[in-house]
Amino acid sequence: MSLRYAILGFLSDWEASGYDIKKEFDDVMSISWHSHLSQIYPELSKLEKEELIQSRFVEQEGKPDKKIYTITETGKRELIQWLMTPTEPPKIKDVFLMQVFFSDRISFDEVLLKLNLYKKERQKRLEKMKGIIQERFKSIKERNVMNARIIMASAVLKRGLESEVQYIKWCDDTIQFVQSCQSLWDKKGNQSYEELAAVFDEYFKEASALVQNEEDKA
Amino acid sequence: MSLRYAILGFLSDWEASGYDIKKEFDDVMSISWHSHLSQIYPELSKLEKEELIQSRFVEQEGKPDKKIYTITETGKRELIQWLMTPTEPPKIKDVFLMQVFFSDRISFDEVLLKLNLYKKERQKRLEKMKGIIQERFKSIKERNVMNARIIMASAVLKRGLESEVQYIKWCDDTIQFVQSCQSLWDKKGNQSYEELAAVFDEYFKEASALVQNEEDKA
DNA sequence: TCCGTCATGTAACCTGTTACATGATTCG
DNA sequence: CGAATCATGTAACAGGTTACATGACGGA
Repeated sequence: MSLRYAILGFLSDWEASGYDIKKEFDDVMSISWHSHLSQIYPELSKLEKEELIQSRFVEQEGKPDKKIYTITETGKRELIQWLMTPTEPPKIKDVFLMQVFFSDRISFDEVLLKLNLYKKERQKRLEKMKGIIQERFKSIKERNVMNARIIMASAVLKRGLESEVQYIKWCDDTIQFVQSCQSLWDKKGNQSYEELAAVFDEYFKEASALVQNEEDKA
Repeated sequence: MSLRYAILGFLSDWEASGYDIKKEFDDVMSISWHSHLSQIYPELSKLEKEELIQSRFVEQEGKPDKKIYTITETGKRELIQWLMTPTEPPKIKDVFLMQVFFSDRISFDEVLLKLNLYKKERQKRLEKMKGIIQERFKSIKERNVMNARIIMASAVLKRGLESEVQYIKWCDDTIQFVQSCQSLWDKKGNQSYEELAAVFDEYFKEASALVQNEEDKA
């Protein structure tokens, strides 16, 4: 149900082909949404049938012809309607976190390897994101324009940037934490809580402070 | 493909019925995974057919009978195999962020309302999460046990806690940011970048510092 | 010559959600 | 007396991924 609004939202600002929309999904929009061409094309047809968008063919030289879509007044109304309906936070599905959850079943070295590898993947994505953001900012400064869309897009970009940085920080902290708990993998079976209480407290220190800050404000 | 491993992972530590698994998905596991009963039951049947798990009926008094599942050796091997395969960060799908992205189409007041409402939803979830974590910790301290599973589950819980707190903080910062940019909704159309450069820099100050820290370490 | 980009689509498959169906017990 | 909890499932539908199909152009 959200893909249609991603398309309508995008077309509320620029006219575009399915291929163009896909590129945007892989670029700036990638922080909030993505989709495959095989899903975008049928959705565009559906939206046109419902008269929320219109299309026209554009012939090109040296390139295949393209089908350019524009949003209709009905489409704009539908988009605004949706923008004003509240959203609930999405239920989490994080495969990596799930693997971490069950990582008592694999060796100590394997766990550390896993955390380090994933951290690298996140760093790669952070780099890509930084590239996207820098390009955007450069273009804004060069054209010296500012409008509400740029503001809101920037807010989304900031969120994307932060969440990558913070996930990486969690990886670092957790690598440290696991390293302090090696004994639990060596001698299989249980130890007492007290033996590791200090390590535990250290790991949760920052999180507790964050929660406390949150409570002080309220 | 991940649901099966969520089930295997859970059964690698405790035997349980489909109903029990669902409860865990709604509780501690909710930070990394969730599922509906209508998906869990067929998956359990499939896993049993593949001989990764086994079942037995348990009659209960005053309650319906239940079907208790236990993991097999083949199941354990399959789980470990999966735990050792690397995961890529999931592609983002955040409906709320998408709505924020297109919020130049709705009024200034509507945007602020939206951000505040969503912040409240996130706060609700944070409260629920804090409840889960506190209960867990109480039980750990009381039983005075510590093992690798507890360590890894704690790492996941920490991640869940942090990401909620940080999302809430982003809401706060963004509410402030948008408030400083009201003029962009009042006089429709474009302004120059320079007029709002200071506001922009302020909003991104912290994020830039985070990125810088990240780079200093590397 | 082969790969990447531009450009549009269909088909099969897998995953996930909502609705339906049943039925006992316990708590407010 | 009705709602929530315990307990297990099926069916229909919606959403998303992978594979397949076609074809021109430009650069390595």
